[in-house]
Amino acid sequence: MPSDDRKKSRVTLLDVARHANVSRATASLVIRKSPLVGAETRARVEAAMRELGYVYNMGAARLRAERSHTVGVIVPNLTNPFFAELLSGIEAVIDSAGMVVILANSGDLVERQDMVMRRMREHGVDGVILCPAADTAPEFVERIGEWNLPLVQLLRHVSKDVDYAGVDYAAGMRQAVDYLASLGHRKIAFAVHGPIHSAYLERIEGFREAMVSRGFDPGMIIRVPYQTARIPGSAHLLFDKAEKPTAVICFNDVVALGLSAGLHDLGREVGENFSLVGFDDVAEAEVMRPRLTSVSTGPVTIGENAARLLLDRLIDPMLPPRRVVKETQLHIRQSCAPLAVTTL
Amino acid sequence: MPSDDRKKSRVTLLDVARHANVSRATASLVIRKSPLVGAETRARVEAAMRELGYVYNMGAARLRAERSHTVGVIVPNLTNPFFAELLSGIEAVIDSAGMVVILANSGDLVERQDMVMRRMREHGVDGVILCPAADTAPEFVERIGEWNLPLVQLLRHVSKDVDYAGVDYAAGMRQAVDYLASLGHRKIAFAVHGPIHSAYLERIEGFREAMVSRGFDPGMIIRVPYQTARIPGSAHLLFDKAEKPTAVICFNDVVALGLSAGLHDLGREVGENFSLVGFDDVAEAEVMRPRLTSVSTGPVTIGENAARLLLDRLIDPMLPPRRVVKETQLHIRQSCAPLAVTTL
DNA sequence: ACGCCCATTTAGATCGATCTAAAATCTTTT
DNA sequence: AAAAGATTTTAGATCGATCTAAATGGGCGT
Repeated sequence: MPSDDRKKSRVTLLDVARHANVSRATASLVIRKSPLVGAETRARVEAAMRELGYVYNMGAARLRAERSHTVGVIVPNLTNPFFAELLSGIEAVIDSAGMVVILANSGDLVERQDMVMRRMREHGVDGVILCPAADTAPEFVERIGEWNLPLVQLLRHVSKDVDYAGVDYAAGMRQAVDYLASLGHRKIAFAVHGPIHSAYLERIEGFREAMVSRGFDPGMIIRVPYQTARIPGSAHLLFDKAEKPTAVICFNDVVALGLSAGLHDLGREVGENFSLVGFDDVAEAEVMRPRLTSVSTGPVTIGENAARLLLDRLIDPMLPPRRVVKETQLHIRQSCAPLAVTTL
Repeated sequence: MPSDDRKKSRVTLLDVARHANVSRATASLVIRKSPLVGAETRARVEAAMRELGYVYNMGAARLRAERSHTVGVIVPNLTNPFFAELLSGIEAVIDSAGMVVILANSGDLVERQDMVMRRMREHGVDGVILCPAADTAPEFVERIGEWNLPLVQLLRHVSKDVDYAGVDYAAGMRQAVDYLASLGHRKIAFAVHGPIHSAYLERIEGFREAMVSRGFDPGMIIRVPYQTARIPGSAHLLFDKAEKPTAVICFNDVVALGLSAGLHDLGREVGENFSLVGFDDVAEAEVMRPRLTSVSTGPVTIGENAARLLLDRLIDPMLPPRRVVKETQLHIRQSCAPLAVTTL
């Protein structure tokens, strides 16, 4: 009984059809839930499929029908929990549309992104959700459109003419600045890191605008290391210049966690004599001490938005380009204090 | 110029062949890098492919060749950073073998797992890497083998007869207990959470064994909530019983972060008058204060192991079942203190 | 009984690659 | 120069579905 029917190839639609005394074409109609087949016939075919243990061969279907029920998702970094949540949202929506996601990691490198993109085409994905690697040329994204391959840009955009799902970073920065200003802070630093892309620039620009619109100095921007473990050790950068900040806004929560630890090491009491606000509002924000005040971006929702954008475009490829940018929300916890207390 | 050649279908191998003045068969051989074709011919065909912008149609190839260059990866939870890292390792190895990963989320639900598994079969994956949902029956996993679908179990195992890539959880628990014992602790609690599966049981069993082998009471096991945000509030559970622990080992770092915060809230000084060791050694361990002492499991490596196991089996399906369990390593930082100090 | 219309069902071509087995070409040997 | 052998190339069948266009069968009006 071990390798009994090892030779016998898989059950095909033709087998099902024969077993149910119908033609291949009718069996095909049953699978696709066509209203054309009679109720009795349908039942017979369905029974046959069950009895024979038939498994639909998507590959064969795709060849003829030009739909693979597959979408490609390309992210620059799987390790970052933020992308994991994003992916979770994408997967959920794609899955509920009866499709599957093919995952790839560009490592934020344009050459790898080229490779990966080609691979996706070879696999005949119906569409792609792409978080473009830093330094991606607009032509790259536009060329994909010329291939008639539906695409949505995720989090970062390089072309105005292609769908985009992201976050209103500028507004998020404004919320952070406004909040700190309401606590009396005027000397606010911005701690950034990582590769430079649209989301990076939007945040910087949002910070600048919010600061100058209040007459604050927007020049206190420091760059911390990309490697998580080295962030705490770079907290001193905040105080290296002549002008010392009383608060810092962080590029994301990874930076926030790191600086929070680093400030602690420098003897600063975050939430008492120094204020810190994060960005992304990851789950850890709630379990650190002091609890992290953070601008929430909601990665799962963003992923869902992106997936829905793509699904819509699959239905109607002629839709004009759309952008859905999610509003951020400031989640106030305990990492900020009024300036009065600070100077006390 | 917009919808100019919209009708014209994709460039096919036949087009390439014609353009290079060879037959379809020869062109096919060139693609597959067969040594049969002459150098001059090969160059001509390759030039033709480049000129026409040919894209390989994996779907068509698969239909004939019974290989999809695709592997399915099913995880119970994408949101958990641990799985994200795991996935990163898998993706890297699979990608470098020229294959792609199809991703799915079972939500730790066996019914969804059934669905997802069927979907994978329909898409004709060459093999599957599965982290079985809690309560998965051994038959489920064994049936997959009967379908001649190569499978490797990830992190959790439900059948001895199927490849497995995971971690030596029991040894990890021993390392944690040994370390705490060396600091003089005898009353050690174990804080667990989440669904129950082999990895869960192995950890519990490892803890028990390590404790009884030293003559310590292995009964101080507490269950904290699964939801991250509610873990800090459950720290009091550690002290609800008559016997109070002086140290706690955590099921994973999510629990560790949460309890660390909760203990702080209760006025305990972790790393001074209470000791805590985590499990997994995630990146955050380095940026929390006190720095978290944690048993490192190395998710990226585990993912790589799993992928390699699958790749090997793809080459030789008749290989006997193998298990590669990674050794853990205790990463000592600052969250534990000698008992002497505690009682001082 | 006949033609007509509706609802079902079907044969056969098709998608774009791979595979087999044989043919064509080029070398070498005798 | 022919035979044998090695190297390249190729025609045509094939994988398992979908699609088109046509066939089948029943019910109904006249």
